[in-house]
Amino acid sequence: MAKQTILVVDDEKDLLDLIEYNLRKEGFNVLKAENGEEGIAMAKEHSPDLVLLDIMMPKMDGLQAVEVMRKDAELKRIPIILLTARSDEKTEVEGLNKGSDDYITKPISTTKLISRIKAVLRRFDEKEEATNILEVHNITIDRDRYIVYKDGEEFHLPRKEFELLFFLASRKGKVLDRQTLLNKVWGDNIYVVDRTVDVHVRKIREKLGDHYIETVKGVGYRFKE
Amino acid sequence: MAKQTILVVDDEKDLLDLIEYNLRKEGFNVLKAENGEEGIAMAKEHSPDLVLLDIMMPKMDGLQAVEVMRKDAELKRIPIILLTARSDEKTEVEGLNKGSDDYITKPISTTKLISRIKAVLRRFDEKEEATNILEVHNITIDRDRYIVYKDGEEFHLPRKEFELLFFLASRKGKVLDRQTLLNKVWGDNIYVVDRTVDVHVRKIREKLGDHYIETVKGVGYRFKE
DNA sequence: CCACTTCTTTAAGGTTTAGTTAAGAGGTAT
DNA sequence: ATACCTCTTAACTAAACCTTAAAGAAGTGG
Repeated sequence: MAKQTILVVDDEKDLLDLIEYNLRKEGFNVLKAENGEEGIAMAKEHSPDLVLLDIMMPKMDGLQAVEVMRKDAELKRIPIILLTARSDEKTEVEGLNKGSDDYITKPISTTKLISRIKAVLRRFDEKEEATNILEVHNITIDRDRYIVYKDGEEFHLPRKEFELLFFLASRKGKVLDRQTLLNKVWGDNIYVVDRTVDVHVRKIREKLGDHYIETVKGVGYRFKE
Repeated sequence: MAKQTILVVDDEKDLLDLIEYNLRKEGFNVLKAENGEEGIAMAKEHSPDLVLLDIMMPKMDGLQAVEVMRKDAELKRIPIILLTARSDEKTEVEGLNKGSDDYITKPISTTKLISRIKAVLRRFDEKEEATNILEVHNITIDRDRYIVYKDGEEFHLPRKEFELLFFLASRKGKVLDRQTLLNKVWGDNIYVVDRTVDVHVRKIREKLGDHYIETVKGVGYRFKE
């Protein structure tokens, strides 16, 4: 894996240097900023893999910065860890609510810092790579959630319908005969009458509308391109 | 990451040396002891990252050693893998009940040993490092204290229920099937019927209300987003 | 345009899956 | 030892889902 970049935002220069030193030793690239505004600007320019953000800073404090980042399309997916001097729960909770992914209380133990960073990155990676989402036409088929989104509305299809739709959509444009669909969606050695596919197609159409799955008479079905 | 230390406790010296050789080759530090008592003493002194413990030993056998370790404040967090000659289920189950994290049946395949060790360490690290407080909807799940807060009220869930809730909540939105839940919450090679998950879900719902965990029929469960 | 085939649609029955309750095995604390 | 907890399993109930059949609609080829 390529080196990951971490942006550290803190107004205490000594601490900044200390963190930088430790992160570099662990094989991260490090970017530094000394207040919220600068941090945001730098984040926009370099798209770091994670932002370490002090709460107490001049210009724009950490909590404000979190808010700004979470509302910015480019930045909202970047994980954030807050650094807080106060071990006061209210702040922590507020930070988590605003959208940070973790918080660490000062004074910072280096090992803890590193391990938290790695934990957040790992979790984030898992999320990214496991993602199983298909966007076609005006619908989104999310296989992690088993939900189909259309015009902001959620559709919860039963499993077979969902998987049939997902399979067709993942091969959009291609005509698939009933036997293939049965093998791929139902499983290889499962015996069901192929008319069953029709019924499921009907139910999908009933819920999402007729214009996604096309019938190719004598052959099978196709997800419209 | 710094080298991790593994304490191997077994009365067969040849096996001890063989395991030591293989673990060192994998980059672990290795400590050796030849019976339960010695093992405990050494664990106290060096705080290893994991203990590999033979069941059949003079002085103090493996199962007793597990018990002792699990009751000792310093030692109880250290993961344990049992080595057993008998492939007899009763012993395995007893070991897991007493608090070991995995067991391996002799004769030992080196690759298997290594991969089990790494699996246990990984699982353990994840637990240690991950964020311990989750804020979702109107509840706070605090894993440091094993308490769920809802509207200022405290709920003390039993361990499995808590871990299950925490795991689901930490991946909110994503549908997790029962097997995944069992692997992640119960452990990789612990065999319980998957209906057990349902009962735990029921208990969580009973305590916190129905609207956090959703059922996706035919697939699994999902923490509502 | 008729006959034939293939799809659509409905509804019913059967199957699968989850919910729920209860009970027993172990463990833990008093 | 007793009483309480927790976890797991089992068994029953309830509900959702899948499959089938069958009748009618829509295409297709002669």
